[in-house]
Amino acid sequence: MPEIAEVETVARSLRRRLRGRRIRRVEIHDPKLARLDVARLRGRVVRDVFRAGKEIIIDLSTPRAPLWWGIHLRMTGAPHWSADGRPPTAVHLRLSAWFDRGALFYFDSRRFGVMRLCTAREEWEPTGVDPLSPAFTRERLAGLLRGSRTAIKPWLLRQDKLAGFGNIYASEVLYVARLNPRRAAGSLRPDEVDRLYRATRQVLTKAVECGGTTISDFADCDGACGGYQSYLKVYGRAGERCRRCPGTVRRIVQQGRSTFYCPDCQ
DNA sequence: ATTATATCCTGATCGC
DNA sequence: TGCGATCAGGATATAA
Repeated sequence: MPEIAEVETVARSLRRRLRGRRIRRVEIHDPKLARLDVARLRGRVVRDVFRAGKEIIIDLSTPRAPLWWGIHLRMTGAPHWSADGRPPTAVHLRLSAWFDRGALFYFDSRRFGVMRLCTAREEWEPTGVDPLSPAFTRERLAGLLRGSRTAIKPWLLRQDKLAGFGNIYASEVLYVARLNPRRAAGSLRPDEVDRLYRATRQVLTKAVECGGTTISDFADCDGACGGYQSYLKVYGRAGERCRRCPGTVRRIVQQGRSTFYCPDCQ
C-alpha cells in the first residue's frame, strides 16, 4: 500500500538492518517471483539501501560487478526483518533472504509486488522527478505541468512526471494547496503552482518524518507503524466536515481511483 | 494525447 | 451467520 513516504520509511529501516550484511541464501516461495535469479544474490554484501520513486533499491555492487536488487511493494508487499532468522508467520510469505546474521522475510498478500535485478543505474533511475529531492523546484514543477489537460489529481499519480505520489498524498496535497482535483494540470496559475509546490514539500516531508501513514497495516521492516494517519485531512473522510470551512468532504472517482476533497474550499 | 476499463490478486467491510 | 458487491495505499495493457 506504500507511497513515497512509506517506501522511504521501509527503505530507511532496511538500510539500518542490512547495510554491511552478506547474503547467505535466498529462497522464493511464490512462482510469480521465479524470474528473480537468486543465485546472483548469494554472497553479495549490501552496500546501501535507498528509494527510487516507489521502488526499494538494495545496492549489492562491487567495484567490478554492479548489481542492484529492486523491490517494488505495489499494494501489499511488506519486508520484515528477523534477528533470529525465523519468519513470524508463514502466511503470504513470498521470499526469504538469510544474511550472515538475521534474515529478511518478504510478505505480500495480493502478490502484486515485483522484484528485479539491475546491472546499470539507468535501469532503476526513475524518469520522473522525485518530489523530495533538490531537483524538485517550483520551476521544474511548472515546466512539467505546462500544456497538460489531464486533471491535476490523476496527473500527480503519473510516475513519469513526478516519481512517488500515490493516491493518499495526491488528495492530501491538493487539499493543503486548496486546489480542486478536477482542475486541468496545465491550467494552474503561477500562484497556484506555487501553492502546489509548497504543499507537496510540506505534506511529504511531514509524512516521512512520521514514518508514513498506517491505515490498516503498514509498517517498516521492524514492525513500526507510521503516524501520519492522524494528520490526514480528507483521505478516507467522505461525508465528514471539512477542517477549515463549513463544507463536507466528498469522494469522487477519477480514472478509476478515489479522490477526496472539499468542494467548498478547493 | 487522454481517458476508461480490465487485469493482476487477496482480504476486509458493508448492506441485505 | 452467510453472501454477494464493493473497495483497497499500484501499475500496465488495451480499447475507445
